[in-house]
Amino acid sequence: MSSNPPPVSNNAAAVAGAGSAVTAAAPTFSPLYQQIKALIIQSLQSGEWKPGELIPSEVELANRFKVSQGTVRKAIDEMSAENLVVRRQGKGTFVATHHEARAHFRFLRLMPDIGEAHAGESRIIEVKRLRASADVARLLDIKSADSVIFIKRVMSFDGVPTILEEIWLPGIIFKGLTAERLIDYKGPMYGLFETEFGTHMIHAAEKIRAVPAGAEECALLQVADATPLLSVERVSFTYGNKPVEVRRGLYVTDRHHYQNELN
Amino acid sequence: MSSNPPPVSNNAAAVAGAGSAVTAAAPTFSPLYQQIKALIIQSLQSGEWKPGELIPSEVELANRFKVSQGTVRKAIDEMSAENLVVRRQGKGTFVATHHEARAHFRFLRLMPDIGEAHAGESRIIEVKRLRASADVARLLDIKSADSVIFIKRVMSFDGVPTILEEIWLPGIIFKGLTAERLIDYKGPMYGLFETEFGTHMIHAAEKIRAVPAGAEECALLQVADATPLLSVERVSFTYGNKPVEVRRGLYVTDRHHYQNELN
DNA sequence: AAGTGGTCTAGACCACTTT
DNA sequence: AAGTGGTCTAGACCACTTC
Repeated sequence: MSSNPPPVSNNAAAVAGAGSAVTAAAPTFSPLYQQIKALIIQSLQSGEWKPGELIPSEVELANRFKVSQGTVRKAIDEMSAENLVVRRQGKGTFVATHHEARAHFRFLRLMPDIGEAHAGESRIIEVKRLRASADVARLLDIKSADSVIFIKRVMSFDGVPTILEEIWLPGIIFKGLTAERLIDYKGPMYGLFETEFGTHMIHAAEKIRAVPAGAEECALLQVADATPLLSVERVSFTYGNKPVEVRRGLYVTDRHHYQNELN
Repeated sequence: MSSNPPPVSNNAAAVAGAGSAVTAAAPTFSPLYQQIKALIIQSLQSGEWKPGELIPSEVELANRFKVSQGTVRKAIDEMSAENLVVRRQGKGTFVATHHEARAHFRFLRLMPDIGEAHAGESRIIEVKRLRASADVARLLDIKSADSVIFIKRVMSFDGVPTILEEIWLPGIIFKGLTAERLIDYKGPMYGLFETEFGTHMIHAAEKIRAVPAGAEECALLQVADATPLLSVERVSFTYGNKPVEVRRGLYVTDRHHYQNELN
C-alpha cells in the first residue's frame, strides 16, 4: 500500500468494532479491485460510457483511481467474464452492446435441430399500455397498477411461426415505445431498448415448463390444439440488478430445441 | 523469463516456420499459464489427485513447474471458474467432487415452484446391458453395437413421481454397474460414478423440448395421456471433454420448473 | 507460529492495432 | 513508433486455518 493514502478505503473493517475485541461488527470489508469494479459499473450505469464505446485504458483508470494497473485489470477481468465489457487486444476495452453478432444469441437459446442459428422475422401483434398486474409488478419491483407497456409478437424462422411472446416493460422507462418504432427498428429488440431507451440488459433468469397450446396459441403458431409448447418465463435485469423486463415466451419445439450448457 | 531455461516451452511458435518468413506456420502458441493448467488437468485425469483430495499448494506447484506463483495462480483461477477445483482460503485447493451439497444441484436444474430444493427419492426401474444404437454411439463417441449399460429410473419429490430418466453409459468404463449397486448407493448418482468408476463429470450439454406423454410415461409418472412434459437430452463429459453419459429425462412441470440463468 | 489462498504493487516484456 | 491489452515475475502484506 506504500505511504500514499489511497482514495478508496482498503479496509473498511478497520473502522468497525475498535473497542470490542470479542464481538466485532460485521466486517463490510471488500477488496480494492471490487471497489474499483463497483465504481466502473457506476459509470456504466450513469451513461458516462455508452454501450459500444471505448472506456479509458487500464493505465488511465489506474491513474484516476490511484491504484496499480494490476488492480484495475482484475476489476475489468471480472466485468469481462460477466459480459459487461469486451476486451480487444491492441484496441482497448469496450462497453458490451446488443448490437453485435456475438450478443444476438446470448438471450435466445432456441436453436434449429439442423442447420445454423439465424435471426428470425418478428411480427408485432399488439402493443398497448396497461396497469401492472400483481405478478408483473412484483417481478418488475414496481407498484401494482403502475403503468406498463405490453407487447405481443410472433417470431418466425424460415417463414415458420415458432415463438409467441408477451412482454411487459415499466412504462416509466420505456415511455414512448410504440408498435411503429418496434416494427421500423432493424435488429434485435434489446438493441432498440439500449439505443432508444438507455437500458442495457446484462442478465436474465428463466423458468421453463412444458404447457399445452390454447386456442390463441394454436391460431398464432399454427399448431394443433394442446400441442406441447415450451413455456419460458424470463425476468431481465440492467445494471445494479434492477429488473426491467418480464417476458413470457411459448416455443414450438418440433424443429427447434432450447440449448443449455451446464458448467 | 530471466536466464533459466523453463521446462515448459514459453513460445511454441519459435519452433515453427524457421525458414519461411512470409507464410509462417499456424502459431500453436499458448501462454505459460495455459500449459500449466493443461498439466494440472492431466494429473486430475490420471487420478494423481482424486476428487475431494487436496492438491499441492501454489508455491509447491510453482516450484515443480519452475514458474512463478502468479502463473500457477492464474492457471488455478481458471480451473476454479470451471468448477474443476475448489479453493478454500487457509486450507488449500481441492479437486471438485459430486459428494458435496453445492454440487448436487449443478446438474439438476428442476426446482419446486414453492419451497426449497431438496434431493428426491430414486426408484430404479431397469438396468441392462445392450448394444449402442447409432445415435447413442455417435453421442458417446464409441462404435455402433459397442456394449452400453442402460438404466431407467423414476425420481420423486415428496412422494410425487416427477422425473423419468433413461441413461446410457459406455460398458467399458462402467463395467460391473448393476441395479443393486445403484439401489444400495446413498447419494447422487454422479457421486457413485466418481467413486466407484473413477469418472468425474465436469460439464454437460442439454437440449430441451416439450413433448406429449406416451403410454409408458403416463403409467410411471402418473399423468394423463398426452400431458406436456419437458424433454431434457443430456450429454455429459469428463476430463478432456470426453463424452461418457447420454441421458434423456422427462420432467413433470406442473409443480416444478427448469431454472436457468442467462449471463 | 507456520502454512494456505487472497490482494496489491511495480516493472518487464510480448502481441496486436493504429498512426 | 506509440498505445492498447496479455503474460510473467518477484515480493510484500492480509485473512483464514491449523498446529
